[in-house]
Amino acid sequence: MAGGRMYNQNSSSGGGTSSLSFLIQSQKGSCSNSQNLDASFLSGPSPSPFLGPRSMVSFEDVHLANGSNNRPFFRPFDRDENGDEDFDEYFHQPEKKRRLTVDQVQFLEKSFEVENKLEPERKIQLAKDLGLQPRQVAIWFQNRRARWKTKQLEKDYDVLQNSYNSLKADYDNLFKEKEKLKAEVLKLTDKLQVKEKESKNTELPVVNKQEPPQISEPVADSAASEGKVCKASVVACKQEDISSAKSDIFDSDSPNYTDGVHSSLLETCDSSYVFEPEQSDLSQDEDDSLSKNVLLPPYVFPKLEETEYSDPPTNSCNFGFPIEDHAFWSWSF
DNA sequence: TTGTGTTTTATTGCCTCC
DNA sequence: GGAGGCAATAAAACACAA
Repeated sequence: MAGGRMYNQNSSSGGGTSSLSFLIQSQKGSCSNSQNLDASFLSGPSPSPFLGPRSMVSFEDVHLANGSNNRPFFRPFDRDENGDEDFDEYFHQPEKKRRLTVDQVQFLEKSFEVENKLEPERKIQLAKDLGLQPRQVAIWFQNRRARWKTKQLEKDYDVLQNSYNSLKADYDNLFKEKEKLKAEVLKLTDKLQVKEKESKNTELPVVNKQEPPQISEPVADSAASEGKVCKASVVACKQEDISSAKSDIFDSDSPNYTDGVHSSLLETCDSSYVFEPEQSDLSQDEDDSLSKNVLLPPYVFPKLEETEYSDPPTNSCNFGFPIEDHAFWSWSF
């Protein structure tokens, strides 16, 4: 026994006849439907509403408590059918587990709905009304709470599952959209590179006329040129507010979005702006302009190698979204 | 009828609270 | 230290297919 606790003292095996009090009989009718049950439940505890049609077994304490008017019920056996022999057999065998009647269970359920905890007074009253031991009522409530908890966990699980499914659907949609936009960016990058190659030889003299002679640094090779184009794009995007860039660049409704190509990109990637100024022209101005987030003419952009922005490993030119992309890439379940 | 899975009733041991 | 709650579990009762 746990902690000296003694349970079911009346049901010890062997001749506990004195500890058991059988109220056998059979009362026909009464409380056979839920309406009666409701009325019984709502109308108060006593006298016992349960005058079940079947034979009943009660325990001594219940019997004593109920008196002759209360007819507690248990469902055990039918003496009318089985006769005295069965009765004796039942009477002398160790007490078996007996299920509560439907009416008892319904009454307990109603009570449970009202309050799933059982105060001592309520327990006694319920036991009285149902013709059960208080301990049985307590056990029933305990088991009922366990079942309720299990069901509640299942419900919670379903809610979480739905929430997860919803979030995952959102994530999948966003991921697809991101992939689509990445593909678009790559496509545009290729376009720009081709355009750059074409313009390298043809437009160079014109550009030289516009620029101060000392910064007419020739574009040496295509690889370097491509790098500059991309870097220029990165810087151009850097000049804009991050949030603005995020929502605006790929927004076809945006005023900067023309013909499927963001105008800021086109502007920035224009071949006339690919030339870097001399190192001496950068110095203080570049830091100031960057820190103030002021959009400067591209030809005063700093050397991009010195900036905090770096291309992601998988893409040498992604138009200035490396940081956010990293965040996105790390966003996974 | 029987084997098997599920539900219900009850026990046990541990824990917390007063 | 006792009362009561809870988790884990046993075991009886029940449902049901084969």
